[in-house]
Amino acid sequence: MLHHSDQLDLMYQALADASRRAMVERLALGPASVSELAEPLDMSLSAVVQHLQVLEASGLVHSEKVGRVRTCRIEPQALDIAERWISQRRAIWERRFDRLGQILANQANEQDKESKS
Amino acid sequence: MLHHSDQLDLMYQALADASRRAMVERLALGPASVSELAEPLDMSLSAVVQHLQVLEASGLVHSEKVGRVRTCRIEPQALDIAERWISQRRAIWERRFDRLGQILANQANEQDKESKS
DNA sequence: TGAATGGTGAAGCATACGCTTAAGTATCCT
DNA sequence: AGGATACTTAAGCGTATGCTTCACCATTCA
Repeated sequence: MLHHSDQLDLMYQALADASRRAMVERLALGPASVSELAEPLDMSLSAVVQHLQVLEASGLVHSEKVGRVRTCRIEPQALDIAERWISQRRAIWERRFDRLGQILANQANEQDKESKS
Repeated sequence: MLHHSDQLDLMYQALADASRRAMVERLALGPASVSELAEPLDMSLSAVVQHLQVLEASGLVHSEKVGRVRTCRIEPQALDIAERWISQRRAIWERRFDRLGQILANQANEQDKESKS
């Protein structure tokens, strides 16, 4: 079984490469074969297959071979997991920031009262 | 100057490590010193500093030294950039999915008409 | 002043990554 | 059958990553 943290490792690692992101961008437009994915990339087909393996291991992409062509498609729920971690951190940070704002506002209020007394 | 794509490389690379994510999670709660960041992590202080450098290079974290303690804090706008790439891919994928739904609905409609003629 | 604290910098090392080339397999087409 | 297409697999290679240890500073405090 895969730990949630390992899952994130694989996913962010997969996204940390411009070629792989290009492949995901292409697949966001619709399914594609391996050679179609390779076409815009300046590297051997072998290298593309290796990138594809990284994407598949991360769960971001799934592929299936029929006849001699392998068709790849994105797994959009996997993107959710990657996105969720980020948005949760941001939410925590913003909540903290709001609290901080309140504290500062209260302090200003207190000082205001004091100056009037 | 830093290309947008390199920026994403650095950011996702930075997030692709559980220790570094732990550091970001800690910093989401508020600023911390290097040793505070190191405390829950099972590695040398030196290693933590190296992780910190990766986080700083990515723009996710900023730090500043006063006296002999370095205080670190997250840079929440940097998280936005990472999040945006993902949500944009998802948006494109979903738009495509909607179109596909329409096409299938239209086809079903056509077939329906034919079967009645 | 001298010890403790908090961090810095460099070197070294094992493993992982991103790529290449080269040789092979399975499928499709004529 | 024979050739073209679409991968697949394995080996190799240079560089990057994630640590460690050890030798340093600076600051702070007794």
